[in-house]
Amino acid sequence: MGGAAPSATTGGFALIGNMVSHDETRSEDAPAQPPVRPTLKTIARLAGLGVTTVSRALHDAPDIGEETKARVRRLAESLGYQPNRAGVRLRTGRSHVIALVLATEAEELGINSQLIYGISEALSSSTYQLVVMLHDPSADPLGPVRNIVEAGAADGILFARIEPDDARVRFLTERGVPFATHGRTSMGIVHPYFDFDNEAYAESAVRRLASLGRRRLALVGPPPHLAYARHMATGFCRGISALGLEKVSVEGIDTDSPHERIQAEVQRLMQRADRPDGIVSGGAVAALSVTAGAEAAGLVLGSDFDVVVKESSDLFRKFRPAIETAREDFRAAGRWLAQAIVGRIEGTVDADTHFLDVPRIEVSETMEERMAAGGIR
Amino acid sequence: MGGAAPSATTGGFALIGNMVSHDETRSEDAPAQPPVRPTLKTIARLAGLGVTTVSRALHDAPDIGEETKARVRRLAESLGYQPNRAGVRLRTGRSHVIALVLATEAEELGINSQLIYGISEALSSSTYQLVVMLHDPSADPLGPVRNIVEAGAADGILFARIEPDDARVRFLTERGVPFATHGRTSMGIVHPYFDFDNEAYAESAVRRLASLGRRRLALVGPPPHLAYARHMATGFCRGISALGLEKVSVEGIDTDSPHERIQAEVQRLMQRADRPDGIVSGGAVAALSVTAGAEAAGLVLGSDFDVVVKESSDLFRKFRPAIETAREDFRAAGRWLAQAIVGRIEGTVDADTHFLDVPRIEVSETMEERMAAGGIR
DNA sequence: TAAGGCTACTGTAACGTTACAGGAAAGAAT
DNA sequence: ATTCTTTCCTGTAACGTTACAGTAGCCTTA
Repeated sequence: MGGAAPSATTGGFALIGNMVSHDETRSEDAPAQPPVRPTLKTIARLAGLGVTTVSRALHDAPDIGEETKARVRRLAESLGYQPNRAGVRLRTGRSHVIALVLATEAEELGINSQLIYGISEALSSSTYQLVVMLHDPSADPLGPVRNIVEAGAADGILFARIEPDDARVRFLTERGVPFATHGRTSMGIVHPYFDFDNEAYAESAVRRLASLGRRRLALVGPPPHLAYARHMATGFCRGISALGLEKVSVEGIDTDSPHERIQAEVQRLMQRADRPDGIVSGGAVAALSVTAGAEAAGLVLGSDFDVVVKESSDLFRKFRPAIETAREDFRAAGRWLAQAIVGRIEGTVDADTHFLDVPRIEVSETMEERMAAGGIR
Repeated sequence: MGGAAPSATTGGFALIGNMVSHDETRSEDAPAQPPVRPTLKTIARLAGLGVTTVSRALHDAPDIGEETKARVRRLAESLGYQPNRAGVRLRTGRSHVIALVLATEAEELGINSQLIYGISEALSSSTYQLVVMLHDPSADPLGPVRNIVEAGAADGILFARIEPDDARVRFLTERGVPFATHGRTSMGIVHPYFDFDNEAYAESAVRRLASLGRRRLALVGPPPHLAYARHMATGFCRGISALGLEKVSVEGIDTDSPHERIQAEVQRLMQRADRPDGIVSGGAVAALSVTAGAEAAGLVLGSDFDVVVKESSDLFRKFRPAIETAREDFRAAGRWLAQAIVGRIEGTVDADTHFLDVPRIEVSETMEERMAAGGIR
């Protein structure tokens, strides 16, 4: 592990001295009595049965008597028996682990927490555990995915930030390892995925801006190497042509660009004669930078221009109600993905399961008021 | 697993039909050739050595010849040998798992992602894996912590949202299970922790507001059951009395309260004759609600009142530069905690290791400009 | 009465690893 | 020539689980 580690004595940071003089706070009665965990053997001994019988009883096998099963179950319950994961894993080769591989790149305001909450929530009633790993996509494109497969570290893998032609999807399909993704490729490989319909989002965002009287629109989309960048661009262009609007191109920035870059580019754009009067943003953080840029150009949100954004928290409602939002629920996505991957592992879900989340632009209160008060500008 | 699961055929959601007609995209050549993972036995056979020797060679045991070690290592390397976690775990009783227990409560803008990134980052070069579990604190206060211990699911446990008298800290100390926390109790039990100095934060926030000419201050602190609520209150009061300022009490809300509640309470407060002119917020999301409430009362940020906030992202710099911030780095906290818990497990770090993160209020550009332009109002 | 077929249970082996108790070979000391 | 040391390696057993091949006892069926 790199970086400064807590040292054995006081640590390399600005550490504070001992607060208590004793080494252990309470250690007078028992030095260490690790309460031995019950195993199948424990139960077998107590029930006067063979270990195999106990195992099969707990698995509700058909060749064990009903009364015996009940007795074994009661005993296991009262002892607080929990199967030893290592034993099961060693014997069956199944780890009961789901790996979530996260990119280390700039993150959109806690979407990964939400994803993790959803996955954990769905897994909490199962025997599966969630392990989280970091992936630096600038290094090996396969990254931890290859490692997980080669080390047999998980029964199934989840990941996001899918590319149109994704090396991980190809690799895992070849290896026959169960996986599910947030986002979809354009490779034609069948696998479970959850995706937000970014094409529909962008198109309805355009329609929304048009209904506000906006005619010249720009898109700040996701990084172009990601699959959903295309979807969003497609929807955006479709909306533009369907409504006969004008498209203003934005160059060199995406929703992952640093604040300063986005702000500067938008400011430059907004100072042009043919400046856009409506902007569709692919992400919440970028929308802030966009707004800051437009305001730096002397324009007023809701009067000189409008912004529609896709967000996962309800942050904008709190402080920028004039920005219209489409909500993407990452917690629900996490739940779905967890169930899909477990289903794939256990063979109860088809490979072609997928879910396309339909976006709905939420009209903000302020906007409602605006329209009630004065109609569309 | 509760909730709607992806069904075996097409799923219970708004699913879309098959995109590809074939069952598997490529399965013409080999039906399934799971490339058998090498074990110690594989290496032993190839090297003409005993399994024990290979194991000891890879562990760099002193009683193995240097040349043999080198040979074994080369062989292991070339085969891509990775020790089987289940075998190791079964034999040694060590899971090489660190559990992170997260509360399901309202989260401050992705701090848990940052924590997870930090932990994963630090663990990525070790043999430890991070598993994440959810904890509903309204249910069993011990929650998954007890489960982890009873199931032997992890070698060490990390958690946050510490209470002054924390049942989990007591339980784990009694059981002798290694753990480390983000936040500290007031129980006098010695254990590793990382904490942000919220007392110092609140005091310097007060000083900052005073230097802006603010005289009547209010605190919107964390939920009172959490340990750091006391720290923050202490620092706040200390600052107030040291500078001879006035304290305006805020009733019934904390940083976890819903937006509407905070906004309404702050609005009410700001309409009183003895309204505060400076507010210290314990969290970024709450600060938005606070500002919204004050603005709803017709007041102007930076002119009628100022806000100082503790945040973990640099969100405020992007859209509310007039709000002063102290940065709390959760990713660094995660790194520290990971190293501390591994150190505890392996016995290389003392139980009293801890780190108190010193807060620094970052003076925003706008504020600098404000002061350069007109001095303190 | 014997053969066949159930029902309900059991022992053995193996998954991959490491602790432990050895032990052979070679050199050093007596 | 014998004993002791040191060096380097090995076999066995065990962790907890489950697949598999059995088996004892009993009840049918011919």
